[in-house]
Amino acid sequence: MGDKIKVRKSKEKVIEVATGLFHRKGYQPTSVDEILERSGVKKSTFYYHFKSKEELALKILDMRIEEFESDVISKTLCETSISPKNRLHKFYERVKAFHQSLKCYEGCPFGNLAIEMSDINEKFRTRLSAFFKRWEEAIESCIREGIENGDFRSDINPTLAAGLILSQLEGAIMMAKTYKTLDPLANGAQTVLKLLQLA
Amino acid sequence: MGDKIKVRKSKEKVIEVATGLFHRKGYQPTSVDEILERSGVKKSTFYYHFKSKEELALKILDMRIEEFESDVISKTLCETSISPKNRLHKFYERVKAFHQSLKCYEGCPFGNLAIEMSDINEKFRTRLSAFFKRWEEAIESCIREGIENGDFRSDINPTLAAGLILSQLEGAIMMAKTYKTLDPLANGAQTVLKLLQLA
DNA sequence: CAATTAGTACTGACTAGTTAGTCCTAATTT
DNA sequence: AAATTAGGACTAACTAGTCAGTACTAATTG
Repeated sequence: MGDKIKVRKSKEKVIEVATGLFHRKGYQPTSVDEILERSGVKKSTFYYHFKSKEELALKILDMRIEEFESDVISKTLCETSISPKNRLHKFYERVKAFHQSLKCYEGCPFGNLAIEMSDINEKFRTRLSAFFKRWEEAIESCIREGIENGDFRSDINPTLAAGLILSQLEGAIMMAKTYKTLDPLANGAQTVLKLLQLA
Repeated sequence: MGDKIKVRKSKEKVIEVATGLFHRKGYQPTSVDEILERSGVKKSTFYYHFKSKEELALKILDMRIEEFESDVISKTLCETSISPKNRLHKFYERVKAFHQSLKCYEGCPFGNLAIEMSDINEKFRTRLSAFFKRWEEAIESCIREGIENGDFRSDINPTLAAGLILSQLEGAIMMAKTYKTLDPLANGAQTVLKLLQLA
């Protein structure tokens, strides 16, 4: 007795396991069979909960986006109780800590998916595109406020700078994954922060 | 008659077709069968020339790296007959033209592969890592020279700036592919060029 | 109160197609 | 003679997805 306690836990277990696999291996190279094997869930149960592998991945993407926006963006870039400069700094620290905990493996779950899926699946692309846009806007607001309160140079364009910062961050995560060192991320954060401020 | 002119062309044809497919779909999602079908080459002929799909992909990667270094990096960033500032400008123009011709599809063949393969295949990772390093060094030399001749601000660190520029470029290509617009690339180039120069 | 129905969660067996790669012989080209 | 290509049969593992049916619980009905 005791080995039938998996009642009403299959769906959560599948989501948990698939979240890790999609991040590690990507969407396409992750097979439903591997998700099933690692989660101990039967195929028939999987297809009872999800109508397809795509539906599962889109649900997981939505969950990760929501989590990132409420746990990271809201608590750093949008945390108006601290100064814009410190908000941006805190944001970089959070991202660095995340990739340090991953030992520079896996990379950005959103960037990975954007590269893998943007050309071949419009559902993934529109979600990622809208999310990146909101992310840029959060950075932009932070910069705009930092210019107003004197944290940042007044001769920079907040919109352009925000776009540059997000691009640079995603590229740095890509480089960190390739070089297997956090340096691109740390150096990028340092350089961006310096460039935003007065000489 | 006339449709048997594929003599001694199988290898080149496979490389040509696979180069496109690996760029468009990635390494793993591209099947040997699809390469064969599109190139009109038989499986036995394929395995006569290449011992595996991996060997083919590594060969193609080496070719693309060599081509990029001699056709793009050498002729822009390292073209010492023009000024550092104009070299960097020309480099950005080449990259923008490339992705414009692709209508913001496909992305960077190197960045795509770096994200897909760095964690799972050390042969791909070491090649990409060494290539990115050389690319950064080319940018760094260009900046260093630009500081010396007065093109760029003297208070920037060429090493850090080069790392930032490559990261930003790769991230901007990712964003361009996701948003399906060249703006991230164009804005990034403009902003970087401005930041490098005196106010 | 007993019988029925409906909804949720789950199972095992199955399909039809794809995957990379092998093996062999015969023909053709250089 | 050596290199290259054609043609095809084949393997073993893997791919996403289907299907009929079981077990249990809660609400509904006669």
